[in-house]
Amino acid sequence: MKRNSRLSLALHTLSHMAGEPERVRTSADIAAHAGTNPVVVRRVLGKLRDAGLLVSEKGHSGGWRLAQSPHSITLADIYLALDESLIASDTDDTAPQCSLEYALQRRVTGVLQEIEQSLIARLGETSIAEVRGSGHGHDHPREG
Amino acid sequence: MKRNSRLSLALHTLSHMAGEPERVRTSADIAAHAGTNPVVVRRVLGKLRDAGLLVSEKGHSGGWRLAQSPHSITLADIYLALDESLIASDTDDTAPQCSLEYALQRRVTGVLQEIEQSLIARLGETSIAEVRGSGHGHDHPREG
DNA sequence: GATGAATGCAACCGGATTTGTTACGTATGG
DNA sequence: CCATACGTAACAAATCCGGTTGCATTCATC
Repeated sequence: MKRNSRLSLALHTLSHMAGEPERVRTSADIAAHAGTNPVVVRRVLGKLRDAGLLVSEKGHSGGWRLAQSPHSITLADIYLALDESLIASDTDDTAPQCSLEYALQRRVTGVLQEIEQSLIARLGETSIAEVRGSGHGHDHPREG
Repeated sequence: MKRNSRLSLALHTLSHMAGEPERVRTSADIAAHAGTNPVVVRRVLGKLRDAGLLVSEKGHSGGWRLAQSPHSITLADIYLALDESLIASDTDDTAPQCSLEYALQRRVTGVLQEIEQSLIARLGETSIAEVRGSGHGHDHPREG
């Protein structure tokens, strides 16, 4: 595995859970399916739980379960829950001397943020139910 | 600086060069403007040169210059030149046992690749001339 | 031709990030 | 009571990344 394994793991797991939304799965079970460690699973899924996408129950016969309908959970929800800004990185800490340079830097930052917003909007067009299902989802027939 | 400083550096530098496309700049000069090291600049800009976006000239009075019109260089060109897949990461090296699991994994990979393609398409809508100029560029007036 | 200035490139260092792992606390149901 | 499963902290190994140094190469200029 390389980078972005968190996003991949989260998407994979949620898509899997979309098949049987009622079923409760343990982190050990999920980890075995994903080929990783239960603690890693709990780390990633914990963020999804904090975002309201999952529900975790402790104790005997506990585990993880979808907190929403698979149709209402989009890739944007996952992306925002994991809180990784892939495009826009820093809000600039080193202020350049020249004001023109500063203006350009702000513009670059703004463009990058717009790109990130476009990415999030695109991610919002696909639900985990669509990932699990047949279509890839972004050609959603709105008003046909 | 954090992640994506390469993309940020490349975008910043090219947008800056879009102002005076004829002017030849040294990596030391660019590094001073970007607040980094000349070697780092050469590393990043070298990829842009390999992609045909820049021209570098060695020797006395050498340096870097745009190889194309600022209007023809888009953010997608930069992104592809740097060769960092932000979304889709690995093409799966651990094959799962269950075939259903395998099918799901392939589907997740496919969705991620589609998302990446959408990102690239979005990046292709903005040129470095537009970044340097006033507008943020993605609301390009096509017909009307 | 000698010299200075610039890129090209390889090697290395230190810090940050990420994943994997162990260990322990806590809650919960049987 | 106790087995089970989450929650979390701590640590290790690997990777990545920016920064730095050094040296070879190329080219304009003297």
